[in-house]
Amino acid sequence: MFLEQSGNRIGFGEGFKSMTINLKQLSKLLKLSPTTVSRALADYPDVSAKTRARVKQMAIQHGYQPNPVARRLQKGKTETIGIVITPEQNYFSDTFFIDLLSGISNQITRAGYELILGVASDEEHEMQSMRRMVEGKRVDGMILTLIREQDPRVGYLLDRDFPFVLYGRTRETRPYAFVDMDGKQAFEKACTYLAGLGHRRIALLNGEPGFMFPVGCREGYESGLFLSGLELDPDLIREWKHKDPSQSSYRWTLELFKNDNPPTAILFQTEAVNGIFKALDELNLQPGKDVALIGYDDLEIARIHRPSLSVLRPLAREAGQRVVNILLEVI
Amino acid sequence: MFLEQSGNRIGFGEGFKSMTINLKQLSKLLKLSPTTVSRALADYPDVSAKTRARVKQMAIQHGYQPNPVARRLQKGKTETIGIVITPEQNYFSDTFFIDLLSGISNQITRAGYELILGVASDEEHEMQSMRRMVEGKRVDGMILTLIREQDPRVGYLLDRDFPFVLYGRTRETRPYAFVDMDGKQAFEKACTYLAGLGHRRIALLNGEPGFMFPVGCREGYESGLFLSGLELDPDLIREWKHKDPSQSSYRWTLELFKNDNPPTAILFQTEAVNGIFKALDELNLQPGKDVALIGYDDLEIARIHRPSLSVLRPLAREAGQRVVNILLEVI
DNA sequence: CACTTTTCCCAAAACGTTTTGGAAAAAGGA
DNA sequence: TCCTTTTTCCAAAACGTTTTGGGAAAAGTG
Repeated sequence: MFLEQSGNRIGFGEGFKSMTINLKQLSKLLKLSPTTVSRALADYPDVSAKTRARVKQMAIQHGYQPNPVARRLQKGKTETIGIVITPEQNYFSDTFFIDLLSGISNQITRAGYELILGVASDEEHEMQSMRRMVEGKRVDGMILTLIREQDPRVGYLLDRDFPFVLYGRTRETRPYAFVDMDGKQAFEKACTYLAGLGHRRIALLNGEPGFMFPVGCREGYESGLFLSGLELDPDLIREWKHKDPSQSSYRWTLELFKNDNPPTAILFQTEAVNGIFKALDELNLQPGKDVALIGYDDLEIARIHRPSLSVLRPLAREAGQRVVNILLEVI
Repeated sequence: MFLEQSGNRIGFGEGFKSMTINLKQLSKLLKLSPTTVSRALADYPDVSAKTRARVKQMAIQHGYQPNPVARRLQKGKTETIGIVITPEQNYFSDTFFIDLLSGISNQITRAGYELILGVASDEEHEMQSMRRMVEGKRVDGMILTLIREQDPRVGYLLDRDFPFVLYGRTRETRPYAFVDMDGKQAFEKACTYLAGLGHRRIALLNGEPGFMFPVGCREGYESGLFLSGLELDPDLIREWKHKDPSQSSYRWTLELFKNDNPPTAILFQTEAVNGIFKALDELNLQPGKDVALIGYDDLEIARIHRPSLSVLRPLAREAGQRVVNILLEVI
């Protein structure tokens, strides 16, 4: 199954050791005290412009970089941020999450911080991994994603006054920092847009509540209907299951069209896309023609195979950056 | 687009400060020296069983955990491993990569290490992110994925004798540590299996060389043909482009069936699955019936929508664990 | 010139561990 | 009893920074 090799490494003995320079060594080279060198590099005003220049030049020349571990110890900060992800969800089924992660990572690097990652297979390990980071003093702050409506992680962090930011929202009365996609606005917009095209039967294939996002989507949907003077028909709202979005959305789509007065348009989130298309295919309905479709998320699949699908693209990278900015602000 | 809140946090003033205990404080509590406490916790033989027990009990009671930053400084190790991933590739288009990451993360945690993550948008940033980790003394070792046939990262790390492991392989004469999927064995097996079913025209829709994996796949394919007494027909081998696997595999599949003597089976990797199915659909060929299909990788999509597809499932999590074990060995 | 202020530098302490090199106390052996 | 060995502990140094609290020299000021 695997090929592997642990690589018989050839030692270089000594002589290759100190590729890397020390503050003390650098200061000796400059005939200055470590203090002055440190302060010169940090642009303190109490070191003359001349020596500051000399120090910086020498630092560059020798490729000096302060040892982050030592700095962290002295500063009492880890300069590190933690995130725990879980494969359980199809977070990785499209490019959205990796883009979010990309935005987070880049912004963190820009701030001179580090991002440490945990992968947890279920809720319990999720909590466990987070506690290790928090209680083990391994991070200055946490980023939480895939927030549930009732989420013990948030209470845990609030209780010990530990800095964190949510990507998403939860039910919690105390104030906390978050960034969230405005699902309400997006679905409201999509809904009025469809109504503007003349659609009168607009269905919503929503995620189950339990996460907050679908709640907003539904609000937007209802508000969109209202703004367009359409009535809400409960028969046009269905919820796919988190356990198996494809299957459940497939079945619900079939169901929707058993209706005497079937929908002419469907609003949904990413996860349902495959199920919907499969169902429409079976029903011999042409997406984009017989039924208008608007999905939420940046689907790679959509771009290639589903030209008939409109997508609302969240700005994943930007969201990631905002998450980090807010967290740093909190810290 | 976004909703956000930076969370007006309520300060607790003082009094909430020291949730966390120190080695010195703990030793004071025990009326022992920090030395002894440290050694007791580390199970040194020169501390009596009785005091060791006493120390451990008190440590647990007060939830003492040694500050990792201080430990790292003293030990001269970061206890941290770095990985740089890139969204450019469809690494995240199925569950494989997240499973790999999961295996890596868990094994790293088990070893008491940390995993720090970089996300790079292209090769240049990939290198840059890695250099930051290596030259900034932020990690003890690197894990590299998505290895190219010519990969500057490997030379870079070998040159400075820095510990690393590849998930994949590259062209490099010096020895290095790696874990790789045995594409050769998999494709050989798949090929002889198909031949055993009576197939005589077996096509290979391979990745372009440039990465090592397709090279092994091709070897396995050729060897499988040979073992089954079949002749190699260059017309049955096509390569999809990394830039756009779906499109290129779609076109090549159509091409394959323009052949006077079209294939009755196709071997391929994950990335080509959508293109192939689209093409077969257009040609009105039924997958699994008119054409046998064997793909390599653990496709979520395959499980749900493509019952007609056989898949060779790599053990992603286990691979991740092996990667870490080997790296730790190297370190 | 005598005084104050500003400029420029540095020694020492601190961050929280682990490791080194003993030393005191207890136990064993004659 | 006296000497040796073993057991059990600890003070001090070290890891590489940054911060604190000056202090000496240079520059202003009267």
